[in-house]
Amino acid sequence: MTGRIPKPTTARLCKVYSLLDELEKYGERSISSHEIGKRIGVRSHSIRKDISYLGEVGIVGSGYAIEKLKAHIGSKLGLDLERKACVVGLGKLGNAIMQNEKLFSNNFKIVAGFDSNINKIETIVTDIPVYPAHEITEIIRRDAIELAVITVPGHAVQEIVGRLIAGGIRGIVNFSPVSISSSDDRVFVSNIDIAGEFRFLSALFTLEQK
Amino acid sequence: MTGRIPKPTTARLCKVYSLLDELEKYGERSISSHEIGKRIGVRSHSIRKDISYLGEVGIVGSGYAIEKLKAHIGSKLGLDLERKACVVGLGKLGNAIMQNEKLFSNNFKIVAGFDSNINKIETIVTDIPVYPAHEITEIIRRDAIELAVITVPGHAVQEIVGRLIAGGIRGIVNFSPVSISSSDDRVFVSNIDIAGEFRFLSALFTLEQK
DNA sequence: CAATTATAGTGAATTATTTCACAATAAGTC
DNA sequence: GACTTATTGTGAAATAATTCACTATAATTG
Repeated sequence: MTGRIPKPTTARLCKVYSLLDELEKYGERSISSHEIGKRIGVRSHSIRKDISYLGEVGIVGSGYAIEKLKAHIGSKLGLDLERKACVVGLGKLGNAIMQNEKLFSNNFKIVAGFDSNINKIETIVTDIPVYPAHEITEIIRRDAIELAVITVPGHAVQEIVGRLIAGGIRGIVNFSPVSISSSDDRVFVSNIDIAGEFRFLSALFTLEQK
Repeated sequence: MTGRIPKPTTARLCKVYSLLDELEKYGERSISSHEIGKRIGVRSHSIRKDISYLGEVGIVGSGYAIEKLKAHIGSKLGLDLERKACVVGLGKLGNAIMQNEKLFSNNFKIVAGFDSNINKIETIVTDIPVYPAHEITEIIRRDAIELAVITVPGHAVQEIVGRLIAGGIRGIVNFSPVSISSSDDRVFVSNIDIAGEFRFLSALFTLEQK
């Protein structure tokens, strides 16, 4: 089966991809829908349905070949390319994120850091080139950077987003406390906010929602 | 209208709560469903429907009183209490998170840090008490800590989660690259994974899903 | 090699969620 | 104070997503 892929399916398939990436490292060769479901916390029906949106790829009675399934999901969803990314806001948090390669798997490469404080830029010790914030648009365009992590204070977010979009960014992960939504159809945003996550978890256990 | 609250509604109401919290700081007094929707990126219909699950609270023709709506959402979803939280794994990322109060709004208070490396614990300069990881269960229980942020390496996650649950934790925000799902019905987990977010954003712009 | 077990794929049924349309009411305007 | 505009709340309709039930096929077992 093929056709429009529901968004929740896209989200789950990304998780499946991450799982397969992990399993491959441990030398695993094949896996069933049941096992995938157990690992990412959903029923096996959903997994099979999700995968079926991409066409047939499994072996009835036998499961999925990990390498093949990963390649399949990767090519359909565009996850098989190495993409360039940057970090904007080099306080403690931004710095920790920028310099922690493990956070980015090996699909994403941090090729730039930005901060509005020139002095801070000079004191940062890293192999990754760092630039003043006013050069964001120029560098994003020059280096064809597709993704950004933002860790700037709330009041600075809007302007930074404007510069990123002007440079042609495609995706933004926003860690600042002010949530943003994209005005540009080509740009996707994910807001990550620890207080917000804590609130959601608190609400779930308050309501006891499974 | 009242009854079971859909999960997506719970999630949006948490965002609305965050927004109201922010607006209150700037001295705003009232807001319409239309404006709320614009700010958090959904239609006004959804906002009104979501709020209606909590009962009537707005003024027809006039909008919502911010203080009242916030109190209403807060009490229904359990967001109006100050809850205690901890950070497990005090590498650069964990340390940056632990010491960044702004990330936790004023609803959540970090009252402990944990790391398995005793030497590291001794070098950390902070007012927050830090403990060795083997004391997790004991301290969680003693201090009635409800929420945790995990930033430990993938291989250590499972054991840490076991200790947190043994201590009676209610919610976990997991930044490690290995995603976890809770085996205990009373414990809720949110996995945050930057590579995963980047993958999802990449998939969205590859598929051009709005 | 027959019987059993494990498993993918999928149309149909079910359930969940979102969107719509509109009545009712408050505020603002001239 | 009549008229216009802004706004909430909600039942009903529409849409979306999940779950189910079953067929077909591969692997395994005795």
